[in-house]
Amino acid sequence: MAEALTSEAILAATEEVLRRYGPAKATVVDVAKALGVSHGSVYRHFATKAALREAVTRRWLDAIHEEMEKEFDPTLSASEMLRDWLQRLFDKKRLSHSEDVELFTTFRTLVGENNAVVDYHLEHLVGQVARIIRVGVDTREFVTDDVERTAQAVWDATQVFHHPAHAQEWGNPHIQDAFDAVVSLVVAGLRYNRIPSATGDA
Amino acid sequence: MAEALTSEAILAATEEVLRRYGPAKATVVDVAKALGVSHGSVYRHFATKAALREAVTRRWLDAIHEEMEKEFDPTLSASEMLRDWLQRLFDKKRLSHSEDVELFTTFRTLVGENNAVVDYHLEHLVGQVARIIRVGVDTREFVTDDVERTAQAVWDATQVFHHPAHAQEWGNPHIQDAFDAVVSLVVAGLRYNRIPSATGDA
DNA sequence: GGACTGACAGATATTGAAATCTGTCAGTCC
DNA sequence: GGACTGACAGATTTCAATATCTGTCAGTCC
Repeated sequence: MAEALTSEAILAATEEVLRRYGPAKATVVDVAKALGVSHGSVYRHFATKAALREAVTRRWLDAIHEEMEKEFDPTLSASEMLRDWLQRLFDKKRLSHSEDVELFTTFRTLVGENNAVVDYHLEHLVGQVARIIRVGVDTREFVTDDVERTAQAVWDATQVFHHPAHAQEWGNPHIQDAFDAVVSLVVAGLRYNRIPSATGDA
Repeated sequence: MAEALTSEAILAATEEVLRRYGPAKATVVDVAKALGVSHGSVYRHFATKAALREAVTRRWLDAIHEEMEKEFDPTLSASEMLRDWLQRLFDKKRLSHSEDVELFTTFRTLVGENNAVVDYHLEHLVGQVARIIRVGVDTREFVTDDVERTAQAVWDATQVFHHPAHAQEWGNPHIQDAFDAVVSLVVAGLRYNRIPSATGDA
């Protein structure tokens, strides 16, 4: 009966099971049950439970990347673009934390495990920040002698608003105000920011 | 025999027990045993185990406050003062994380519980940042229309370097470089930072 | 013959009975 | 008479037996 079991179907079912039971309770057997197959079949597509969990997370993160990219508005100034980008990322994280608690918890667990998927996610996002900063440098709006390093600094300075460890603070009613204050400070810094490079500069 | 049992002696013993067994294993009975008294006596000085744990943490945090204040160098410019202050705080946190793992874990637990002692700690430290910023504003080195709010923003932007949730990242060899980059960005921001106030401004 | 099953070994999680801990307080001791 | 003890009730933790889960693979079934 029915079509062959695909990796995609397994991922969708896993996401559903994760949402229902949470990362601590969700088992491979549950996923197989949801699909009406034996759990051995799942192992035909994913070598280990960890690999499966990782694939789900990657799918989820890829969706975020795509949205972040898609919603880019190139008519804005670099400052506005950066502020908008950070705001959108913050909104997305906040939303998925309140709406998708279980998946978010899975994600947090993976961050804690210092997983490769997370590294890739971070690199990708910091890369997007770098792109915006490069625009700002080109238009003389921002000053910096090391775009990559500055992008990382912007990322680090805004950790409270996207690192899952701070998720509980996102419910605070003053959080948007704190966000605005930090972003303003950072954007002001980009307007004249000569970070002495790690190896020293002339 | 010997002197009467003092709160101070109990706190010292508790700290020792916490260091030896860690917050998960340390019991009030252990503390009493270390002091050679019955655990009922400990309850004469501290109403609950939580109150005892809180008092130890407060003692520990007070020591940090005092040191931070003591090492203040008033001959520096505001930028240098801020950079120095943040660096000293970071060094202290990093050190106590690597040397005093058990106490640090207790502290992290309390932060997670969103305890009042922690609020007091944060307010105190953000207050010190505000003081430095005020110096900068007075000397025309910094520009801001809301010192308190900006101090909080500086604090939030440097969370990665003092929030215990990020402690595992402090072992990374590039962390000092990341710290320098963020602090430079923040200090640059303070030189010309007009945060639109929450209620809007002209 | 390739997708799938299901029984299996070892690893991990659950459970409930026993042990320990927290917090109280009547009573001891200087 | 005030600092301290120690036995106690209820809450929490530990531990070991039991159940479930992960990952493998020989075998079934279109």
